[in-house]
Parts: sequence; C-alpha cells; structure tokens
Amino acid sequence: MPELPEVETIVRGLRTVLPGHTIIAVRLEKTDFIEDPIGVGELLPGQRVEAVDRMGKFIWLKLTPTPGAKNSDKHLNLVVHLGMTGWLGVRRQEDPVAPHTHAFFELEDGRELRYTDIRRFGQILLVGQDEMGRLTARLGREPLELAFPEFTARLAGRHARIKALLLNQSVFRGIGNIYADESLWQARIHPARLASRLSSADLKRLWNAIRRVLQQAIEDRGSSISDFVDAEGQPGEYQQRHRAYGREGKPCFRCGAKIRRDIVAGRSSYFCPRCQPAPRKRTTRASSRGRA
DNA sequence: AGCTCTTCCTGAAAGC
DNA sequence: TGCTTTCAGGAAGAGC
Repeated sequence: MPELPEVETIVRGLRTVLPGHTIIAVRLEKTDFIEDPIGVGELLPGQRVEAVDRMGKFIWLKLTPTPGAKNSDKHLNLVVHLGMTGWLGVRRQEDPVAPHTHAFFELEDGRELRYTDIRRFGQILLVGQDEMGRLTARLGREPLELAFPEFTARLAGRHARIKALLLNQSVFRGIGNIYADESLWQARIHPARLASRLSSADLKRLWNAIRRVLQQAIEDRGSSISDFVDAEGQPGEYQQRHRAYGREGKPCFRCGAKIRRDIVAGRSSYFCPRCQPAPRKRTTRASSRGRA
C-alpha cells in the first residue's frame, strides 16, 4: 500500500519524464473516485506539467496553462492520492493497458499519463491555486522535515494511542500502517501506548526510528507487498527489511520472541511482545470503575 | 478529544 | 472441486 516512501518513489519517477509536457486530451473510465470528473475532462487539455511534488501521500502535479487551455489565466493542480492500490505512470499510447486503468491523460508527444487503481480507494482532485492552502492545512508536518522538538510538541499531551497518532495525517503526513509498525518496532514502543505517557527517551528513539525507516525505505524504492510498483513498473525492496509488519508468529529479529498481531487503532498492528512491552493497564471503563 | 464502527472496493485466501 | 465468506486497508463520517 502506498505510503510516503512509495509515493516518493512514484514522484521521483514521474519527475524524470513528465515536466514540460502538455496534456492534450483526457479519457476517463470509472470516475467515482474523481472529485470533479467533468472539470478534469474540460480543464486539463492544454495544461502543461510544470513540476511534480509530494505532500504526504499525495502526488502533486503543478500545471501551467498553454495558449490552447480553457481558463488560461488560472493555475491548476492535479492532486492524486493512490489509496490502497493506486498507480500513476507514463506509458506510450500503444503500450498494453493494465486492468482497472480508469484515467488516461494524453500528452503531446504520443505518451499518456495513466491512473490505475483496483479498489478505487484513491482520489483525483483538481485544485485551484487558492484552494491548495486549504488542502495543505488539513495535513500535518512532513516527518522527514521535522526537528525533534517539533515532533515532541505534536505529541505532547495527546491521550491517543501512539499508533493512532502516527497514522493520523493531520499530525504527521505520509506515515501508514507499515511504516508506523516498523518505526515502533525499531523504537521498542508498543503501538497501544498513550502518547502522553511516552518518556523523552521513548520519543527520541521514535523520532530517530521514523527517520531511519523512511529514509531507508525511500532508498529501497518502497515496499512491495501485494502489488506496488514504481512509475516504471519495478517493485521496491524495503519489504525485505520488514521487522514487524506481516511477520505474525515469526521470531523477532532482536529477541526471538514471536511477533504478535493485535488490532490497535482499528488496524492490524504487528509488534514484538517482549521488546515492545504493553502499557501497564488497559484504560477500560471496567478497570477504572473497579478502582473507584 | 478520541474512541469504535461503518462505508467505499476488489481479489486473495480461508472455510465449508 | 467449487462456491461462499472473510479479510485487508486509507480516509471520512456517524455516533458515543
């Protein structure tokens, strides 16, 4: 599933082949995951891709109108979220079309940008320059651009489970289930611990772990679990370094105990029950009533 | 504020 | 063997 490293890998691939090229036509198949399919079809032809960037798990294509574009005074942005199974890449028009390809953006040179998404949990948004601020305001900080004091400040006083906060895109942007679990394993922190109960040593280990994990995963071009491939169609390598995610029942690389899987924050969470000790008391109503 | 539950969707895997 | 059920999960929204 595409998280920050996978999206970064896609973005780096697109950045080498897309800027400077102009969309001349749009073809859409299923459109239920596209915010404004009519607008996409009408406004994108004539738009040139100026730059490709990433915001958390969003791919951000900055567009510039060419003389043939409608609304040629307006700067548009094509923002794409890959959801669970999304893929965005450039192919020649004569190349075979992968199943579940729902959007085709024809370029002036005979190639086309294609969006493929089996489950259609992704999103395609057409965003005007003025609305980009509102989109970014919903998102937290980039975890790799975050100094330790800011990291601590974002978690201070939060009574939610650390796993829930790592997954919450308005706290940090780009971390998903895999990299949350891998970071917590590295930092030896149980996913169900409350953020407010973490010591500064815990937080320091977690901050370091998130940075190490994400940087290594970007270097390895992401994790390919079921079907992730980069913009060129190549799988990533980071799944070979997974220490917790998907390893239920297998020995912990650190201590040999069996990795466990529990539901924390509504998500499968893999952790070592020995290296990542559980919080002392469940904060259930029953236990607090029993003590009162 | 933050928790759980539900919804969206498909295909793989497990169950019968 | 073949059909049915379950599960996975990012994000948003409802309800508590």
